[in-house]
Amino acid sequence: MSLHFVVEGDQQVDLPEGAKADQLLEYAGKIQKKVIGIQLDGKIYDMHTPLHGGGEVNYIVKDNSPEALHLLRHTAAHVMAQAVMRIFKDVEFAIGPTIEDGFYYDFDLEHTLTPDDFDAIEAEMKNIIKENYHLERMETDQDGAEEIFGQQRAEFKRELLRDLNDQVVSFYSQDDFTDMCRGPHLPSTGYIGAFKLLSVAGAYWRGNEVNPMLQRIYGTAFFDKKDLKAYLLQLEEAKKRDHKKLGPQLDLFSFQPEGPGFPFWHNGGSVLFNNILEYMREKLHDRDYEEIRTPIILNEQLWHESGHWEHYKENMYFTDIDESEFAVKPMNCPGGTRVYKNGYYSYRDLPIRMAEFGLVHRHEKSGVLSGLFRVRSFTQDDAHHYCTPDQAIKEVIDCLELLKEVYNDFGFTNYTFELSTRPEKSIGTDEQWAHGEKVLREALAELELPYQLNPGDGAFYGPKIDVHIQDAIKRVWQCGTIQIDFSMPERFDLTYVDSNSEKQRPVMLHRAIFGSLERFIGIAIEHYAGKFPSWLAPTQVVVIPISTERFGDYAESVRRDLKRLGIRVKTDMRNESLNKRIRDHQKLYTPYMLVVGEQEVEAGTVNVRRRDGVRVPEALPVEQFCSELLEEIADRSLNLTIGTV
RNA sequence: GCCAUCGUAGCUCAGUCGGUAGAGCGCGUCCUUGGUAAGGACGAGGUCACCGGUUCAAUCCCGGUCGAUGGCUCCA
Repeated sequence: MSLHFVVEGDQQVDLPEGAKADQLLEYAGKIQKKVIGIQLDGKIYDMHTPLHGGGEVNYIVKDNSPEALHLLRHTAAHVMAQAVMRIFKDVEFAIGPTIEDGFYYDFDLEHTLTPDDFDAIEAEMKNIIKENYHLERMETDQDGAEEIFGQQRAEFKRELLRDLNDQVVSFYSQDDFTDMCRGPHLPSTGYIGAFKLLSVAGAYWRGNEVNPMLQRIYGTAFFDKKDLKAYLLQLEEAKKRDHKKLGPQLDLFSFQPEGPGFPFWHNGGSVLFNNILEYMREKLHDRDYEEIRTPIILNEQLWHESGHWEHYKENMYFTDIDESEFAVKPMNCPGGTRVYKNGYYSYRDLPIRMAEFGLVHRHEKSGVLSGLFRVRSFTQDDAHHYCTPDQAIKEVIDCLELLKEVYNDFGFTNYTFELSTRPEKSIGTDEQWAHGEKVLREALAELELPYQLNPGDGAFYGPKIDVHIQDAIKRVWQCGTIQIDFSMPERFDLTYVDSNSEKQRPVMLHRAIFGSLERFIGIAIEHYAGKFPSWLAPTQVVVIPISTERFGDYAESVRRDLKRLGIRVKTDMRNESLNKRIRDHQKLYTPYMLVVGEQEVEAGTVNVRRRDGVRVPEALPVEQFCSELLEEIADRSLNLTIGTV
């Protein structure tokens, strides 16, 4: 039997069964030397793997395609493992896959690895690359694999082997290093052009905390040195945007030892927080929401009723009041339903959209805390829609539209939707779930929003849509969520009366757009790299007199004028040179600096310098500057507009 | 919670192979009043995270606690 291939769309090639991709090399023409593997009907094969079916063939060449980098980094992981083996003899290997931007390998090793070991490991890796070992692939079965393991310590590999059942087991070797591995790999180690080890970390075997902890080394690799350099530079850039750094630097917030995971908002951060709240309240007003506020501490009984005590106790804080037990709320919904239950509703009253900026507390394990991204107390921009089953689609559509609008207003123009359906462990009837999933699906279809399906990933109480936004440096964050809840209306016996005066269950929709205000602000800090649009900037304007002695009074009067109009403005009267004061405010990313000297005092103008270095050529009358800035702020413009032609 | 690393002035970091510490920035005072990214001089600031152990002597060595960072697990 022979295999038939269509190479790069035109060449027809026949090869015997079990042929390898390297036999297709001669048809590659001038890229032949760059070929490191093939895609056969979209699946990646290296040069070492016997092929058992024909199909469409495309060459994978040494470039930065995901397929090429996958081959490269997988082999880089093996090279690293071999280097570790050469240096520390008593090592046992677990797994070493590629990841988004690189690779890792997990080891069980007596010696505790630290970054200080990297030099030695990298040096050994360089040797292995230079020695340019060919990779050999060997296929066998369970017994054959056992034979290869022989007397080696290979408990992890043996465990993986058992899960392979009767499939073919493959091993890859280079020099004296052999690893049970599915592949694919580079033709030889010499193809690795540039690599770097990045960090060490503990990692549970198979990601399960009951399993032993292994030592993991993360690294990355490229074909070309300059690509590695660019990547490392990008890491540096991301570091500069780190909100954990920028936050204290720009005096936005801090964490104190007395409150691990509980953010302290300084004035600057409060300005961000309050502006975002104000913005959101406008949106809520436009869309006919009501706003409620419910207590932070409520009787524990409520949490038994809601099911949180049963499912979420580990993450809750408890306290006593007058010998009764109370809990600090980890979610707003149970409290919110009290407000609903306090009324009596007819179908004519629905839908009811109840928003709440609720401060919730959740006990998070100490090791997971991370700046504003993961905290123990945060404010959800929560809302609950109570509606009839027929109204549900419209409500979901409305939420989706609002989500899009809000993200766009902040400059997050790339977002993706995920639809999660019924998990195995769940409550509610089949009809409820079918209806719920249909509602979400149809709402997405109505707005022509593409989405990814996550079967079985819904909450136990209902299906949901999750929304991910992409920031300025292409990182993705989960923020928004729209969930249908079959649990609460039942548990709390929520009702409305229909046109026949009969009691009915409302559909309850649960939605958040920012998710957590704290986290969203963290994301925004990194997205803007601290350079907030003027409507958000803690200080919008700073007035700098050229000479504090001669023009300080004028600067102060300009400040008062702006302040009266609601502009967040400061003067810099420090006894420092003009250059020095400009530099300092530049570093604080203050949107506008107004430099005033003799000419400005005489003409009643201000000389405008923007933080992006643009200098408005003509000094502007104070009133003109104010009206232009107020317009920019009112528009919530993402860009600085004054001085832009 | 687990693994690893770290904790020295408000900030960024040196340093001490055990004899109680230093720089730059910032801050204060003075000189300088400067036209668009660091003018100059002087000065004040630290129980070297906290608790315990070893030692004649601990910021340094050892143990513990707390906090931070990078991961794992979990999650907004």
